[in-house]
Amino acid sequence: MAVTIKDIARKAGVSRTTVSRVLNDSGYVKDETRQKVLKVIKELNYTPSAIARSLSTNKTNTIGVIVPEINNPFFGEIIKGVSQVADEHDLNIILCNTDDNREKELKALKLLKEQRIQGIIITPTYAEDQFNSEYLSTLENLGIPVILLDGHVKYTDFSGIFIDHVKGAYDATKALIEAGHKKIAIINGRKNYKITIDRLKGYKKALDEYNIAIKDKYISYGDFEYKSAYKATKQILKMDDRPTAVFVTSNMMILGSIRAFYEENINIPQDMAIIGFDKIDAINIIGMNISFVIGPSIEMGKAGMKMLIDNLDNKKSREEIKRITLFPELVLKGSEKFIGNKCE
Amino acid sequence: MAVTIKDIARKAGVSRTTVSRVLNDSGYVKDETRQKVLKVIKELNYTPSAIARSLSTNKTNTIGVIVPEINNPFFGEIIKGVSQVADEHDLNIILCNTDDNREKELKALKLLKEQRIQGIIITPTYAEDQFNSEYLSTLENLGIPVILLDGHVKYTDFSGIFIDHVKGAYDATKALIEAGHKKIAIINGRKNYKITIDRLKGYKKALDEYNIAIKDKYISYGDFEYKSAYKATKQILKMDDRPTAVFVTSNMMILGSIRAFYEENINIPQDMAIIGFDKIDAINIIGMNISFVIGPSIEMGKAGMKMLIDNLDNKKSREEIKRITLFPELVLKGSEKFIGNKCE
DNA sequence: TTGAAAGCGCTAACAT
DNA sequence: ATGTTAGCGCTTTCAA
Repeated sequence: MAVTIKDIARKAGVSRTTVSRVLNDSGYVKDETRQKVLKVIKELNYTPSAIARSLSTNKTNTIGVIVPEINNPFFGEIIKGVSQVADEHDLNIILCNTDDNREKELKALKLLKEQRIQGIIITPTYAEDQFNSEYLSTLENLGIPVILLDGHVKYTDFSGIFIDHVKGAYDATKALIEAGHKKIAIINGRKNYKITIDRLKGYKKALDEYNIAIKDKYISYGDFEYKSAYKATKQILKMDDRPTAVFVTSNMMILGSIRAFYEENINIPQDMAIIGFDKIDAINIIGMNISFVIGPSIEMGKAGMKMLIDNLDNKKSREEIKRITLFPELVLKGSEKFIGNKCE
Repeated sequence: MAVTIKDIARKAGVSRTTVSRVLNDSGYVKDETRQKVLKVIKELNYTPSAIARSLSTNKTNTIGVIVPEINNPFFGEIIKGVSQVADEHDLNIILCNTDDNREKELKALKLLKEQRIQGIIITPTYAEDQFNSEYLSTLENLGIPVILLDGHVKYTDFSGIFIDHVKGAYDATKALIEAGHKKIAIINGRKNYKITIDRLKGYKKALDEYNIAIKDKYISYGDFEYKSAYKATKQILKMDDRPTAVFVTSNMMILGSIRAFYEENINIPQDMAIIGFDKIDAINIIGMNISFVIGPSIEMGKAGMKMLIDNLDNKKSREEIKRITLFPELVLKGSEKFIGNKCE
């Protein structure tokens, strides 16, 4: 392949500098010359090399995006948001999927650094509840802006977009209470994760506000996968003092709960009310009308990319750490309702 | 930032060539020297510039991936497959999401070309049923291997991984017939798309084989979105000679059908059997037990990436067009069953 | 308004 | 086993 700026220059009878000028609309160049050059560019089907340009300008216009699970629509939507904003600014995205694996995350970081990306957006893996030190130092040594998306990282100081999980859980629990429930169970995520802790906090806060006693037996934990919630739900259904409502804190887990209900012929909300955290479109499309607290995934992607671009522009203020908190949206479809008089 | 090979060379008291040699494990270098160099690299936290290397070697080790809808898990899984194989070969992925928009696709192609990617994997947009000429020529002029994934492109000659939609539809229809159905409706995709035509072909083939008359009124079309299937399903339910089974040809559309059933209190499979094309995990997780013909998305991604790597390696045979056809898998869960004696 | 020349960070003959 | 040199394709002073 390889038609270069040199070929254009020769054929147009000008210098490489001039060609570069018309390419970048910089400096003066007679209109006549410009036309001549443009014509040759067309003829030779020339596309400038971003590689050479990057080397020369020390700018790649490329950012790295690291996600743990590209096939989960939640991350798909984050990327969608990121790429929308990136598009508007002609930024390239190098994507790394880590399968929730710390090794791969480290490797991705190394690859991205070699590529001299200008910034990085990362949704930290759920595999551990806090960054380990190697990972942390790698991230810091990158020497470029890092934006965390929904990172449950409390010990570090990166900029990022965060979701208020306390508020989300509070809203959900409150909705249940206001629908008339007093016996409300929560099926939460992995025990020592920040999001898990936050959500429990929100749950408790709502109960407290309404002077409803918090019962430990109504609090259970899963691992974000549907099977764990399935089991937890089965347990809940066996309880003597059975709850009338369940708050399930992840999109995969709510599927497990619904399955358990299904198997036990429990109707929603006639026999049991439910609210989930992070939606699953499919189940509402088929008409199940499940209520959700929805983490704003596309918005988070957009906001993250915008923040990164800001950081890129004002290099001086790079030390300054910015954090934006987004609030989940409560979407009530009816599954939260209290029908009353259930089980004893 | 910017610690370069020069800095390493100076500090280690060797030439840049030597540093380059230890970096790439090429040529001879005394172990003692190697250690010295490696030590300095560590000390200075040096990461080589892929940009400079690319310019020098004329190889970027980067490929482009273009998808129409990153937030659809089907494409998410394709990317997952692609990136697994890419990882193994230390290839970077520049991702472009086009929102099913031809303009964006063209722009993405331009950006990728500037980045001097070495190959491209593309799942052509569904927005039109065939490539337009500008797009086609852009693709051909890229001068690099292009791999089509599930492209319903009949007029062109790119390599690619294809799914046998005829076979998939045939299998689904046959399963319905063998379960005992004779009145089988199909809710198909957009009318003049290749996948739509292929799937209709498979549907008819199965009916023919079992000497079941093909009724036009049992054949309807949608637009791949759930609403269109919802409407089509409602129509079907109103028919005098109502079918006992429906084959719905896209993952979004089957959700619309299920909703329609739900609203009309139609139970699956007691009142109506159903098989879908391309799965939706969620609805089976909750326990609905819907049967699907599943397009192998992750596999397709892997196969596509492997094919691309092959093309990259044997440049000579680049003209040679390779096509691999993958077969959808029929997964029967019970929704295809014939319960008999339904409606008149 | 244009061009010459140096340089971005690396690799790859070719010498030694 | 190591170093010298040129060059990859572009931008960017500086001069003309």
